[in-house]
Amino acid sequence: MEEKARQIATLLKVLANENRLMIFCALMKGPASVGSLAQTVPHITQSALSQHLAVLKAHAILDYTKTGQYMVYHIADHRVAEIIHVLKKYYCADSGNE
Amino acid sequence: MEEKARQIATLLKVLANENRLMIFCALMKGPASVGSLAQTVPHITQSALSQHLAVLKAHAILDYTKTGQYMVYHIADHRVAEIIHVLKKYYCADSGNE
DNA sequence: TCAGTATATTAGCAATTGCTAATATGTTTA
DNA sequence: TAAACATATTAGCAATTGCTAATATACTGA
Repeated sequence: MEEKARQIATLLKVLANENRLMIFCALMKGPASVGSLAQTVPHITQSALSQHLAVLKAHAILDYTKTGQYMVYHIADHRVAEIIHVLKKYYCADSGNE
Repeated sequence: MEEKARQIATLLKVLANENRLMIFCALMKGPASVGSLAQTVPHITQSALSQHLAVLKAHAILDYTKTGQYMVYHIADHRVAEIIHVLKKYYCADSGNE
């Protein structure tokens, strides 16, 4: 039980960041390049975005395919998508995309 | 959307701690005094436990009733219980209470 | 091959977290 | 009322996090 708690806490630590949440939510609508994510996530620098993507990738939550000079990221762990879905259900007023 | 992300990130930060997760999971089986939680959560000091309970209470995730010299904590936000339930479903081998 | 674009990486810093040790507060019982 | 118990609070520290600024790497088209 201790080990499971540690594992889940590790996952939650990765998700417990405003910018990473917005990145992940953006990708729930479909794969996207870093550049397009930069326009979706408000007020984020190129460096910060790249670092967040690296963290999510390191935890196998995201993955990417490289096409030309673009890195197209997509969701790799659909359990996380389900968890975010539940969170949105409970904590976002269920009226569209605010 | 930014505001909602901030709000959810704040919640996840509270949950993203091994000891707080174990405290919360223990309380999913029913209310418990601080002393009994101290025996359930492995290797936790009295002070650390009390501080974790204060954090969970401050975020209205837990609440307590004081009976005599005992503080009996219980879950106050059942949305969180549902989220933990989903996490357990996905990340704990579904074979009992490990 | 050079300039421009897209992305990653690194160093370093300020803020936050989680702990321990010590102490305080409130309750019970003898 | 004193001692013991149950819990909270505080200070202070080490570790972690998230950022910016700078730089590096890799691809593209002229």
